[in-house]
Amino acid sequence: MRIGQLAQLVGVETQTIRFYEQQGLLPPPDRQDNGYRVYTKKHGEGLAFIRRCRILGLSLAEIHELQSYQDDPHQPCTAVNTLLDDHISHVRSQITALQALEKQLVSLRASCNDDREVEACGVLAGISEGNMHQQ
Amino acid sequence: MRIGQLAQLVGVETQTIRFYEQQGLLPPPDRQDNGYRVYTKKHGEGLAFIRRCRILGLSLAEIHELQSYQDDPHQPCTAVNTLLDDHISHVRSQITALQALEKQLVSLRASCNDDREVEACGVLAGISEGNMHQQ
DNA sequence: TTAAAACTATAAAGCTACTATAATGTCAAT
DNA sequence: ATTGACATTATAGTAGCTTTATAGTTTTAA
Ligand SMILES: [Zn+2]
Ligand SMILES: [Zn+2]
Ligand SMILES: [Zn+2]
Ligand SMILES: [Zn+2]
Repeated sequence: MRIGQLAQLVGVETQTIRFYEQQGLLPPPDRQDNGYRVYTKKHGEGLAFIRRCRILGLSLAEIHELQSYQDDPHQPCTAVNTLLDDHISHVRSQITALQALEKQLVSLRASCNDDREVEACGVLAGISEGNMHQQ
Repeated sequence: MRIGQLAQLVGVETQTIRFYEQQGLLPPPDRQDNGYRVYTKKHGEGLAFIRRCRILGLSLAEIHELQSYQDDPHQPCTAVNTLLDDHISHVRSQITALQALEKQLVSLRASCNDDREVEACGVLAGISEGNMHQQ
């Protein structure tokens, strides 16, 4: 199959496929005489794997790491599990940070009602005065 | 004061200050004969304002917008409050998305105990099989 | 006095994960 | 013969800086 078909199959843009190839996440496919890329079912599976990893928020580097484990299937899977654990704790700390941020923003917002002049805006004053908690 | 002192005062790198100037967030300061930038207290306040906005997660574009409001202090502050409301809802949807992601990752992680071979890793299998919920 | 250390300047590239654009080439159908 | 859909490469743009390179200036110490 050609690049357009693969793209449609997996739900990606063709440029994204070339990008993954360039980044070393997808093996370079064979080429037709005219230079067109020819993909196999394997490529489809590899691409789908990448996409599902991306949906899970894994970085391309992490995906690359996972692929290296897949290439060596008789090692213990500890590293895989650890990678996921690390990623989970990363996501959790993001959540925590965002929740703290939300709290700060909400209290800032509460310091102003509408129908003031910018000069007297509680929000702008709150930012300018800088009585913000660190982190 | 020169750029290094300002940087230390606010807790930023000098390059960041030049970057903000280039982006139009800090007014270009006067220069000494040797070309060195000379900053005033006003610049310090402006820079501190930018930094506090950044800590609140506001984008440079949003900061630019806030600055434009500050330059016109007798308008109603509705736009400021609305900007913050939008930002809060943006943060909230990020939190929601990350929480859903965390759930997915945790259940994926639960599908593997340690001490398996990569071949039999529940995590890799879970990603490959692709029984993932959309979004 | 002079040499090194510290500071400043500009310009350009790197980071992430694509997305978009441009200029060109190939192929099937009208 | 020409349109249209598809392919190719190369390059630039996105956000918010950080890093690097190269060069000039000021301060400090020997
Ligand atoms: Zn991660
Ligand atoms: Zn207000
Ligand atoms: Zn925002
Ligand atoms: Zn496992």
